Amino acid sequence: MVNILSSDLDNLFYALSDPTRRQILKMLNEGTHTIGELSDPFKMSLQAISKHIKILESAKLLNRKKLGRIHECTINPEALKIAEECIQFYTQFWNNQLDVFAANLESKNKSPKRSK
Amino acid sequence: MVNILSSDLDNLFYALSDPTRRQILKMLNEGTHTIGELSDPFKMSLQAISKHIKILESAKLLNRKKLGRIHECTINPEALKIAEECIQFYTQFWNNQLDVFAANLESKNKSPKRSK
DNA sequence: AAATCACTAAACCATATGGTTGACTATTTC
DNA sequence: GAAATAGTCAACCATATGGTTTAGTGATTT
Repeated sequence: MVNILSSDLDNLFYALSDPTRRQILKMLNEGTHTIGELSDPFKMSLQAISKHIKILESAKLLNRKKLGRIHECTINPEALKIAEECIQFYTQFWNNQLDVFAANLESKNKSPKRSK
Repeated sequence: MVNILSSDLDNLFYALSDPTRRQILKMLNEGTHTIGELSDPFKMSLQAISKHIKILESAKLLNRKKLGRIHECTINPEALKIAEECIQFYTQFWNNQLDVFAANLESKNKSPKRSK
């Protein structure tokens, strides 16, 4: 992990914690969409989706390009990569623990320490 | 991704969206800790940390083992793996898009289509 | 048995969230 | 230029969140 603000991670994971927002990301994976297109599959109002999109945008998971009156939305894989790396930081550490554990077991079996 | 409930992902990402909870996970990476130990570095009350730990527990990021009056907490890397896979699902799709794009470019250069 | 320790439970509070509706702005179409 | 379209903004509401404090439970120590 490079130099990522904790508050960036807050926003990132928070944005990912809502099923509507994850669904929007899924749609964006299949290509660019407008706000209207993104709101179509949902029962809730376009205004509600607009809010979700703003949250994704502020988490930098989504980019918006205004073309006249329509807004073209695309996914930003960079932000996803940051979230992934953050998680890997934890699992990697844990894997190291496993290695240390295994190494300890091995060395104990080979030459058990007696004191200190 | 196997068969993960959307609500599980909600809880997972939500649990990861708080800096206190991520800090707790960091501590657990260095080994088992009790609730008291985990609460020590923070300015907030032990009760507040207890709540955070419950959230991590319900997200299955943390396991608790009661030994007498103390609770030993450990990290559960399985849950982290699920979150990681979920994110990879999005980036992977996006990478495929890149591949398709590159392939299109290539085929266009080699033998430009005229119609259909 | 009394006191202490490690922790949970519950009540409370301010603020944030996820949704609604109605009004507004700017672009496009007729 | 009037109407329709694509979207935002703002006010509002019920509920969730993150913290506090006080009280309670069960294990350990003295």
